[in-house]
Amino acid sequence: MGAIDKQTLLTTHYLFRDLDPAVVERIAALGVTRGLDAGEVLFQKGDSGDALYGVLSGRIRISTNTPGGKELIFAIMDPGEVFGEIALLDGKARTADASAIGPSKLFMIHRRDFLVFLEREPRLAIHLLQLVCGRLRQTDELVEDAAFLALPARLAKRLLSLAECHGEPDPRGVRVELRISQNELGQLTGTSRESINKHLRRWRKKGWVALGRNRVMIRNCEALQELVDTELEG
Amino acid sequence: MGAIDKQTLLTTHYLFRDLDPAVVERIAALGVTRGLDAGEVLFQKGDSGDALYGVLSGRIRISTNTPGGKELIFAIMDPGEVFGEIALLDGKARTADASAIGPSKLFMIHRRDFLVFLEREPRLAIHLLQLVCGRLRQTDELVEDAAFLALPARLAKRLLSLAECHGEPDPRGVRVELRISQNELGQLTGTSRESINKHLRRWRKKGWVALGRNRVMIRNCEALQELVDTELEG
DNA sequence: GCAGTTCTGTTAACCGGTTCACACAAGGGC
DNA sequence: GCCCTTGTGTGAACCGGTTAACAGAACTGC
Repeated sequence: MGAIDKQTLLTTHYLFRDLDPAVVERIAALGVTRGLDAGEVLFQKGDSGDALYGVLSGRIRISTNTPGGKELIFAIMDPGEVFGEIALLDGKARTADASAIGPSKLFMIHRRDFLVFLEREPRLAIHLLQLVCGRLRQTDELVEDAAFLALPARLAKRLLSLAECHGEPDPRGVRVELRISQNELGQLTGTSRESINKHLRRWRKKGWVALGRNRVMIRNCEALQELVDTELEG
Repeated sequence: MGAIDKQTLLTTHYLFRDLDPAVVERIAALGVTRGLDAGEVLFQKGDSGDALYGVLSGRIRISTNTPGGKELIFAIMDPGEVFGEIALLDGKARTADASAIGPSKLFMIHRRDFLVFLEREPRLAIHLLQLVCGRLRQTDELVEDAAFLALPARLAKRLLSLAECHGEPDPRGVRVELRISQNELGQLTGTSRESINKHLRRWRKKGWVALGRNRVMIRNCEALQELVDTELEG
């Protein structure tokens, strides 16, 4: 679902699309395609960041975990998205783990190659700045949500944002089907699977969602959105 | 305490210090000094970001609040620190409020002036990238902490990091005195003042801290650090 | 110095999430 | 098809933070 090729990534993604075609061609030449099996680990927190990645197909989970066994999912990267820029840029350790959710293909460009372009292409630096700023905005919002929103609103918000990025619109129309387990939803919202289950069941009773194994079908986006909005005001 | 001047900021801060002296001089000429009274609001979440700021004296609180009246403090900026870069760079709305904690003086450079340098000084862009990456690392850590650490560990961690930045070493040596209210500690950790008070009292009983009005004296950094470490493992 | 405000200290009731413990359903591999 | 793994459904006990409600201390303004 949604697989793209190297050319599409380089001409579509914000980071590259305004660059001189000759430069894009050189980047395409330097970049390597890499395949990952389901569950395969791309890098781990603490590794030195020596490459930038773009997702061509599959899905990559960006996460961390405690020695105690808890896991937190920061983001799920879909085809067309670029990640790994922080450690690449400052040369320090990776801030999270990256692993393939299913079999995946990545476009990969090494640090030393990338930095050459960065020095010569002011536009690339500016775009990269915007990319990182966007990330920072997202992350700031996560911090806010964790502090201001109770679990139901946090979960509703997450479901809605997942629906935007990863949702497959139901053939019949308005509904959106998410392929995600309740356990993963717990890791995305920082709570236990049981709590997620409790709220989803409650919402199922109201007809807002339908549930299946590794499936959440959203049947009433407005209700979920309203839940988020009212919580922000109260 | 700790006030600096324009020249010191421009020659000391990572963002500017490697630039051509002639460029630094031009930036110094374009930059304006602005004073703020205690409590005065510099900008609010949603404002368009038209300037970059550096703290010359005083302290600036970066925060957000809900319509419901809760407030979350993202950071407290001390003399020598630069802030306001996100909205400046992407031209979108400010992500948080900024207000002076006490009477403060800022160095301020307008967006249009700054962007001129940004286009012509690749090194400035690279430095700015590193600055934003550093912010992103900090914020990622905040998200992790919120998900993995219970209140005691979160509070201990915050106290220790405040001690590094804002602490005034006690004349007698090892101890560090923080000028902060328990209410603000609550806003920094995303919890209520009462909970903060409960844990601080507990720690006072153990001799790890001493308390006063708008004061927390840390008397045993190691104990607090160990509390953080053991919680990460458990 | 007096009044008002801002902090800290402290308690009890409540609520929501966690943990632990299962039963059961649905795929996957062979 | 059958076993094994993985995921959902569900309840009870527990625990920690919140809310609400005060008392008193410490500063601020005038």
